[in-house]
Amino acid sequence: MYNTVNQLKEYLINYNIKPSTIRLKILEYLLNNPIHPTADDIYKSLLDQIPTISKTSVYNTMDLFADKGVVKVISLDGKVARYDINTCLHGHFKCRVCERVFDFPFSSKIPTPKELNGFVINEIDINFYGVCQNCKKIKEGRFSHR
Amino acid sequence: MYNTVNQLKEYLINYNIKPSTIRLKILEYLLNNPIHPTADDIYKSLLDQIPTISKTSVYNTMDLFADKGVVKVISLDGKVARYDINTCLHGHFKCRVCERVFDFPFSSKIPTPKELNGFVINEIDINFYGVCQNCKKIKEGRFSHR
DNA sequence: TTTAACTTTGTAATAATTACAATTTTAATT
DNA sequence: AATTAAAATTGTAATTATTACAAAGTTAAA
Repeated sequence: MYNTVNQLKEYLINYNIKPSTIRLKILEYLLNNPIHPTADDIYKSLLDQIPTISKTSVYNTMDLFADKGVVKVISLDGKVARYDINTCLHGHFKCRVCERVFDFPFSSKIPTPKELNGFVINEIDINFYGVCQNCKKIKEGRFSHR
Repeated sequence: MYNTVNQLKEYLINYNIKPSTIRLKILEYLLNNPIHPTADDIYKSLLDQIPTISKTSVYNTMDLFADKGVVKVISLDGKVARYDINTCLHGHFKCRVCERVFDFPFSSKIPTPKELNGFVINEIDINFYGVCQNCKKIKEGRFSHR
């Protein structure tokens, strides 16, 4: 847990971002809630602590964070943008039942397909969709007593 | 090229879809323009031939096509939905300069990460982002004379 | 303590998509 | 061919995420 303000400040400074109240609060939220939140999730969660916060500020901050590399923007199913504080290469699994997003690692030595020879690859997104273990169990349970 | 109406009709019937004028025209467009078009692309392209076509009809048709498996819905960069008539497993590369989308194959024997043991995987999206060969060349040319 | 730069906010605009009712078309049945 | 029910198509309005932008507030340096 990153609880001290100084730790959070340093985190931002390392990314060349001036620490402001909102930025620190959003960063704290992201670090303590690595659930790939949407802008709306972040906005709603901070409303208690910062009653004057606006959604535009959340978007501004997230754009800045994305530009500076603090977060990676992910989009699953083409829906709302989600923000991932874990910017290392990893895959995402989205459960189509509970809508939760899970991380999983994958070998970073993906061979470049020869079809992309001469292309510059800046970013790789690997997204799986299906039913998570938990929802699968619940579903099975629902019908097992027939 | 799938030009005969009968070929197109059969194509839809194989997917359990009643062939209507719009559906045939959209299918024809998709088959002859495998450029991962958006709903708007489709709409604009058919306006000449079917001046009464509505965007809602395009969305309806594409939803039906997606449900029945005629197309796969892809979304790159979390932007507009695009429709891919090639439903076999393959990856997408989106050029951040010209915005074009390229296909590439990848080994279908992706090992399931152990983190997803017990999960049901229904769908896999592999998306790369960067600069395509063509745009790279253009960019290099622009500065090479300095 | 003034000033300039930056941050935050609020409102309005945009764009993709969906909801839904009304109309049109199609196909089956008399 | 006329009737009718089902299906397809259309148009309009609503919704939602996001962006644009100007106004207000804050911060930090001079």
